[in-house]
Amino acid sequence: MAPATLRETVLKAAVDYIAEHGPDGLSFRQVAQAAGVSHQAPYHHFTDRKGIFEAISTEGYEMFTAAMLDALAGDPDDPTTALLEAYVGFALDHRGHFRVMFRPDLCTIGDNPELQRVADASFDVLVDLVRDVLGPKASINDIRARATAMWALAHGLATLLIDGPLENKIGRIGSRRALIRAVAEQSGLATPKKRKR
Amino acid sequence: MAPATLRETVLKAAVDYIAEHGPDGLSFRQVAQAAGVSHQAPYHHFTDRKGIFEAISTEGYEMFTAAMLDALAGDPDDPTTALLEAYVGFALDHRGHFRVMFRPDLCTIGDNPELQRVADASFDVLVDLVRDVLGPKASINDIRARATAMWALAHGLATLLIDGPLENKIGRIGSRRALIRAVAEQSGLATPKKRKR
DNA sequence: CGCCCACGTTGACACTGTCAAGGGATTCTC
DNA sequence: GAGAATCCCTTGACAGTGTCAACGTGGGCG
Repeated sequence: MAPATLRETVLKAAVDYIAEHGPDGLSFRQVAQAAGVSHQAPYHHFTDRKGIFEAISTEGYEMFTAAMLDALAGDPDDPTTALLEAYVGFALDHRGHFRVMFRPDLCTIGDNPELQRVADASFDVLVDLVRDVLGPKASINDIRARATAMWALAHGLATLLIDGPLENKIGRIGSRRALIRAVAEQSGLATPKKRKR
Repeated sequence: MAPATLRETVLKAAVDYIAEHGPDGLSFRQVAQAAGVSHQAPYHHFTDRKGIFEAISTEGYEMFTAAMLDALAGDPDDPTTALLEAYVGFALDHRGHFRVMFRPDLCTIGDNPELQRVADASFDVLVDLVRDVLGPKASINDIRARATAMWALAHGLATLLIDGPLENKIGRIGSRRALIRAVAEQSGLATPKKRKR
């Protein structure tokens, strides 16, 4: 149950902290102390402060891709909405990871090939779905635009829910699923399977 | 041309820094030194490190509201797309402000009544437009859902363009306007005035 | 055995935000 | 006009931070 290695201990402690307080106040030394270890011990597992964030980010993208593929695997009625749900759901359930994944000041994706790879894999899930939904005769520009629209919608909803003042404005959110479905419908991006329009 | 008061000098230096490097590495002391002033001088104008961010955020929301109202003032063909453009355009043109405005770990909107007021004003522009577009007989839930969808789309696009890997994935973005228009069209949110469908 | 190496330690450095006290102008008050 | 108050800024100190460097220590391997 408890993480075995120091690396895992540190990683978990960092993710938990970030989920609660955000990534900025995260202190290398505090984490080390909490793990009952000297302030330099983590440096043997992460070259840098950045190194921790890169590790969190990599782990995050892997979980992220898995979550989206899972959502599509069940062959849902409306795969677009399902993906949206998975995207937002992941962000809410794994804030510690999600907050880091999209913060280039904390970890530059391009600097780490492994990280680049898993990040690309996440994005490919989205593009593949769009390609599938639009069909083989869709132009590359349409695919780009729609993928961007979907990504923006999902990402915006996720970040507004995590960090933003959405709840204060829209009112307490009863059901996450209901909100996402309503938004997907309003946005015109939903693609129900059953009734072919 | 150059800011007159120390307060303005510090504020501008901070915004410029944030636009380039993000808010986290921002150093109170460095800013003070750059302004040719002792490390404690800024404390007379901002109670805290947080105080700077609150000031930037307040200034940002004021400019933000003005930008969106400006975009709607010309009675554009498609007010929804115009607002989207204004939103994303503001984020890109004023990264220094935008980055701070949606980071509750840097400045908690609720803690500062003035900040709360200007932030609410920004959001009201959006809701008013949605109410206008949907007409008087729209249900409160539809208005909420559509406002959330628009906000999420705009916010997602903005943050992905600023911080995210969008350009790396979608390819170099030729025209901001073209991208936004294409995205607005792909989502069903565009509301052209002329041709009533 | 001798050696190396992964893992962890202590110590030091420059830098950060923040508290405390002081020092000149300018302005207000009597 | 003299004294006081106020504003704006300075210097000094403190704990806490990330990071460089050097120093154990124990186990696997030639």
